[in-house]
Amino acid sequence: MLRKTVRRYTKKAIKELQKKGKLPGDIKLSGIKVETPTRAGQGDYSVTIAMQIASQTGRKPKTLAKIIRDELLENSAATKNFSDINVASPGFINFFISDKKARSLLWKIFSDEDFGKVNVGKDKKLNIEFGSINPTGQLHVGHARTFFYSDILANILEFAGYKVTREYYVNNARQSAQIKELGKTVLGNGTSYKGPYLEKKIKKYKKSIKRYKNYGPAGHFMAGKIQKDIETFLAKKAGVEFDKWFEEEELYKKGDVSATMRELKKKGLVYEKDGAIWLKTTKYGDKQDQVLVRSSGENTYFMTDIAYHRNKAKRNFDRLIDVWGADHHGHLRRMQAAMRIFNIKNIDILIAQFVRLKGGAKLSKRRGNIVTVEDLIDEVGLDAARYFFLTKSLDSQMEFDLNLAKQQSQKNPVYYIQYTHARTCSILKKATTDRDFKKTEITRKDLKAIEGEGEFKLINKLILFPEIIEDAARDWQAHRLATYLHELAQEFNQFYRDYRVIDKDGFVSKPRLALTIATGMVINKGLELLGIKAPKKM
RNA sequence: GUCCUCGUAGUUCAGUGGAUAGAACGCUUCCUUGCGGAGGAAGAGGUCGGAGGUUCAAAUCCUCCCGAGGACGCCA
Repeated sequence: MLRKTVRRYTKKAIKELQKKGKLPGDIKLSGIKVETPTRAGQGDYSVTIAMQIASQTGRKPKTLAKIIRDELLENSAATKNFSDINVASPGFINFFISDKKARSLLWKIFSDEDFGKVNVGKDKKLNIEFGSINPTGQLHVGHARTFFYSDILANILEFAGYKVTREYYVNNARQSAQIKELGKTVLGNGTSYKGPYLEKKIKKYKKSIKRYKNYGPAGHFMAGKIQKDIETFLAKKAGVEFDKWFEEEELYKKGDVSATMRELKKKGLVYEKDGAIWLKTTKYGDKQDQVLVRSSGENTYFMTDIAYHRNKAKRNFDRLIDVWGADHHGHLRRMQAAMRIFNIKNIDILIAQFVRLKGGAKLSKRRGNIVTVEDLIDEVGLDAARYFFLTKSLDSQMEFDLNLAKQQSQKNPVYYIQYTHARTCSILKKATTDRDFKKTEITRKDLKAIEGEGEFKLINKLILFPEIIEDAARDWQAHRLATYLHELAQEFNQFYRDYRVIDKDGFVSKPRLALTIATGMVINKGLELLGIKAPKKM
């Protein structure tokens, strides 16, 4: 909660020193970095600026740190909030939050239902498109990663002040290759996407299928049924909801595809070769030019995807995020080229790296015996499944071991966090029912009784929550929240061991109950963002 | 071959250029006349793939090498 404050104080101190001539006026401050040390004795916040500017001034970092520290001590607001401002080798300036300030921060947390909410998004409109799986079969475990991670990232971005639209691009155009391929199988002339699931579907819609003669319409029909299954599954079982389902078909119906082609031609970036129509993506950083229209007359996926992204860009979002599966990796460069052509700059494409089964076999949707997301949820439960994917960074390949996941579901860290939440609730319940205590009886003054080291340690952990949200939202690293919640739970359990909230005689310690409630609130909010239940009883 | 991503404890993974590299699981001990023991304490376990370089400071940035996976199609 005080990171910005520390930055402000430091900046002010440096400016003062420059005014006084104690520091040269022309030093370059490339942002004052404020860190949160992990080790005891290194303070609650730490500033490294002295080491960064040392070479510019020709003085020792430690000497500079001392000069800055002395100036900081001149600031009465700083000395009020921080009981100590230290210099440590080789030039760290460490800030220690005063007990008084810590108590008042706890009061803020305790009385703020929305604690943790920040505004890095500044109400900007953000579109995050993810999933967008071809409606040709069930979702497999690899997809789960994209869905869960993106969904949670979207939650965090929303909490961090963005106006978020979650969008799903439905690849259902009749003229697209995969839909025709699906149609071929549906009409009994192919084997693509075939497996127990599709076979069952074909059986179920036997009568309707008879109406179709061509692959396109037949595929489109089946894709619609499969898409329905996907949507139902996501909403009902996976806890993933979208604000907008954007259909590829629309791009044709509304003329986006033809308009895009016209624009590209106007720019002189289109040419014909071997009967196909090509786009000069090499002029915009691609390794080779790409086909827009095949010699057969069919549009490529790339063609419609450009039209789709132009459509998104025109819908007045300040920021676009795409989350793609690793199988679309090769598509990245050409897409970036296309975005450059249309001067679309506010887009970022995240790639969710492959999920591999233990033993090395890649999960394949072309095979019948896939491990579906549904299998996973049935096996380990939704909470553990979501958490499983959230503890890993998106851009590192991960190994998926169903047996391990199953075995660990009973000792998964997610239960530890939930257990801790339940524990806070149980303590509160005991105080309110057995002792007839009311939460509203706790006043700001009561917090003065907080004295213990372990109590302050817990407060220090709690106050990091908004900063975690801020960092996760800024870098699109949702998994940091999972790590934080686990640490917070650990801190609380240590506090719980050392300090009694309700003592043997039934006396309720108001400040400790406030700490307990505040912890429960933060964990509850954190789990809500992760889309994981925060049970009061387990 | 070219281009991406990755290489951290036995295993699965964290680690915004900062201080003595962390967690979970597994392993070895220990703690309960306790507000939830689904807990807590202690310990073993690391040349952060290797070699150079940049920097006051490198697991983190750059180059090369080794290794793993992926993408390089008029598939998506």
